[in-house]
Amino acid sequence: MNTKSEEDYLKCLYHLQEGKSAVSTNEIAKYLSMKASSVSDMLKKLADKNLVNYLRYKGSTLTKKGELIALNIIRKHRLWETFLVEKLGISWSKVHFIAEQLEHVNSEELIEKLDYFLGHPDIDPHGDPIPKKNGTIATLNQKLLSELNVEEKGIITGVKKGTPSLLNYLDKQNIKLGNSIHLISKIEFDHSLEVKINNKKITLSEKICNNLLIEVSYG
Amino acid sequence: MNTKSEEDYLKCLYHLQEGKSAVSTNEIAKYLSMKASSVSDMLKKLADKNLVNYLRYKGSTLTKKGELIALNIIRKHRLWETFLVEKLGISWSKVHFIAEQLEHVNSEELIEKLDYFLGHPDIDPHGDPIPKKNGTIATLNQKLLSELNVEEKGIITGVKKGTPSLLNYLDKQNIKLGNSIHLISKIEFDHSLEVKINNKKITLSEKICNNLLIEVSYG
DNA sequence: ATTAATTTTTAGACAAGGCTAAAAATTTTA
DNA sequence: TAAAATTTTTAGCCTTGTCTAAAAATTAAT
Repeated sequence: MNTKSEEDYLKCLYHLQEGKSAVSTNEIAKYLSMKASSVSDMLKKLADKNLVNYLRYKGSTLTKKGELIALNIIRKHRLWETFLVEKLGISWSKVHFIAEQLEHVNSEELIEKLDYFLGHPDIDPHGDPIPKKNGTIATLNQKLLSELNVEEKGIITGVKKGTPSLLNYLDKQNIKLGNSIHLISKIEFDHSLEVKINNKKITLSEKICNNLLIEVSYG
Repeated sequence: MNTKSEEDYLKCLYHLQEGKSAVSTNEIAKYLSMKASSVSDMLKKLADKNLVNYLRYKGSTLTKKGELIALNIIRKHRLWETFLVEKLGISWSKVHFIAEQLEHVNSEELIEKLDYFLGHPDIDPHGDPIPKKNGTIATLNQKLLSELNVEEKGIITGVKKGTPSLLNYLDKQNIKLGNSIHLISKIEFDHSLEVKINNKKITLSEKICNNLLIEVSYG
């Protein structure tokens, strides 16, 4: 088994390496709120364990083995978030912090039974796909709201980052995943957007639009 | 907040101090599979935090503050065990190990919502009372089966220690908490007991009888 | 293409929480 | 009640995972 700390690094690497060919030590340090020197040490350790490809001064990536572990932690995190929202009724703005702790609990039976109890969910409360036991993970077809063209329509299917203040704002506006959205016009001055959500007109700031993920409806 | 390690000591002290006026360093060491020297160190630390009354060479007890923390951890442990058995269908012989991890997850809202979700249970799957949020805990009126007199009747309400092999044996014999029991006779030679459980006759070894808790039916 | 700035690594320190070995206190035994 | 045995504590060491400061490598700028 790996320590909580090692698991945090692997998960971090998974999130940061998406798209990129390598992740810099500094990026990891920033993401985990640690010093680059600490990160450097840990990367060496993870490389020794064959979980990370680490080239001095050149950045790191997960090995296949490391990626599978990372995906398993993400699976646990997202299943727990689903449980906390769906079964316990905890706000989607608060579950991340709790799931950060629960994801390190080590019991395969627990996770498989939890998955069954939840009905094998594909998507967590923030719209992120839940990796399967074997490490496969769905890729969703979604765009940032800010990248939509005027008159395009779609469904709100996720948030880019589940910052509590964003989620609380969406709650207050009664905006939920699954709601339909229709881009009416772009305001040039401040890059805010006029949209219709569930047929109700509303203006969303640039920052909001940069964090809402939309599945565009074609045809 | 306290560390996982500190929490383990407090919980251990709670379990060991029952009845006694003080708990020796060695007892704690044995219970936690550690060396007495390590325990000595930690007791000093917990005494500094005002969680433990510690007198050099004279043993330790929990302070009121320490006891409340211990009870809270036990509350979490037993609520989680209830969840694992009742909702996820995990065997009562396996939940202790998992709950040992879950009990250290820190979120008051999580525990209160879990308690609500479970219907505010009073008793965990092994028959132990679940402390309330304020630290109160029920005292149950139960005796060891081995202490019953011939012809006494009652209900099986708990196990003294949830050792997996005991629990698996009970499963195999289809003996469950809540079953009625009637002591038919005592076998002098090996101290085993002939009993009727749910009106079916069965012989239970001395060791089993020393671990089954019975609520005796009077009148 | 050097120099300057930045990033990364190395070296050494520290706290937590274990351990072993030795010293001190207590308890048991004769 | 004095010696022996046991328990407990102290002292010092180790590992994990963090940090700071300094050195080394890379990248950017003039």
